[in-house]
Amino acid sequence: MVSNQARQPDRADVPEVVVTRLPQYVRVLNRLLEEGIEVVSSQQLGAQLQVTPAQIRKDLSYFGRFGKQGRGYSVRHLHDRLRDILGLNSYWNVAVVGVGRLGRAILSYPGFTPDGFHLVAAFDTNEDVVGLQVGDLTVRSIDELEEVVSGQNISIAIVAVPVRFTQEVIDTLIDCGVRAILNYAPTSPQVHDGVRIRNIDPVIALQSMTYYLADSPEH
Amino acid sequence: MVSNQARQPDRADVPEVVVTRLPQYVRVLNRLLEEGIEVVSSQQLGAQLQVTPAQIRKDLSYFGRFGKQGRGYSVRHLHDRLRDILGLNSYWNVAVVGVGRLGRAILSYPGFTPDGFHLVAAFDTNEDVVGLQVGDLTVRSIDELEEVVSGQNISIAIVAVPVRFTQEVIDTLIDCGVRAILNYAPTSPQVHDGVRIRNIDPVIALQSMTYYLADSPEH
DNA sequence: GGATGTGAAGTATTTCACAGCC
DNA sequence: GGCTGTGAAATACTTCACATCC
Repeated sequence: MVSNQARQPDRADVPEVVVTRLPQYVRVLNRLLEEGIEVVSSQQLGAQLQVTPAQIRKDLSYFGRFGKQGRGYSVRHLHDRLRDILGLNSYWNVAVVGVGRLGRAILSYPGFTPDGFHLVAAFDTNEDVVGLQVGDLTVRSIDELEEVVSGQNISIAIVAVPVRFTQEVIDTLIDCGVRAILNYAPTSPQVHDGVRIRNIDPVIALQSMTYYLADSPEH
Repeated sequence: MVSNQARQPDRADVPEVVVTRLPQYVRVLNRLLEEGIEVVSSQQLGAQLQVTPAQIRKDLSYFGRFGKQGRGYSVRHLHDRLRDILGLNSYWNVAVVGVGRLGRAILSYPGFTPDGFHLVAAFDTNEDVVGLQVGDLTVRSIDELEEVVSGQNISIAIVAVPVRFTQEVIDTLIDCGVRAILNYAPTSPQVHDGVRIRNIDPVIALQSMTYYLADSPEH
């Protein structure tokens, strides 16, 4: 049956760890593209990311057969296919909730747009902030969330509000149909099945490393 | 032999996933402390973090027996013990390398200090930046790295330099004795065994979520 | 000859389930 | 009665190893 065709596996059949590695592969492939390299083996790709070649081949096999035996993978082809699989060839409208110091930094961070993420709306509760112009966006009241999120087909939100409001804000976002959340607040919000959340949490990251330093003499 | 005493397991015997969960437990325990709650069960703790009670008990069992059957865990005691295990009762001196827009945001982020991480030195290569005062630190030339890192017992570094310099900077840091790195550059640097690295990478985080949204009609 | 794709084998991690204790 | 601590069972994930194909 299916031969050289890419599979369209049920999303639930693919382990989530595999999905989290795909963007990394895309990033390396992108660099190889820029360097004009046309073919890459799982061996070479793995060396870039400290991942075994077998793992890369297995990961890719969830989605199809992209390589040529004896040769490797076409950088361009694999890159394009992985971007397709991840949905990175679409534009994604993103809302930012919380326009404090951190929210403003996020709004002016230039790294999201080249990857297809467009920050199209910013919200805050603070009346002093609502109405302000930040970059090319006007900060809106959180009361307008529902209208804007459905009106502009926003399915991703970045949350940068104080911890005590985070759960409430995320609940509201989910009610409004948001299905993916990037949370910058130092807390682990609860989300029901079917909603994805990733926490950006530098303090937690540091705290999980000190364990391995803890036998050092002095810091 | 060992009975109610906390074990001191070989660091290598504890799965790394377990270690990454401990700081989350600490954070919840900290909140419970503030709320004046004195005892907590693995059930309750798990509910806060969407983790099964069995997992929490198993995780803790790598380090000792902290609970009381029929009752649960003393919030204060478990909190203190976990902080000890993670080395969070020490002060940690941290260097920041790269004082561009992002580096400055990190240097002025108030969230590290309360958790025992002290940003004690900032480095950059750019001559226009070296010598500048940022917060209460003077930006130093990267040439002074070795001297300062060993002189001030710095074993943790935060890296926020452009991608093309990241690997080189990290190699230098490791040469100077740094053993834990928090990397904000959008790349996956290579580090040898015995060095810990965590990447803060919001774009990768977003890209691993779009996979699950990709069957939506329109974005 | 060299590299993929993949069942099978091997590890790692999570969950079960229950004896033991408060 | 309720909850911990933990071997054993179940599940998830990674690596092996090789048939297959370019």
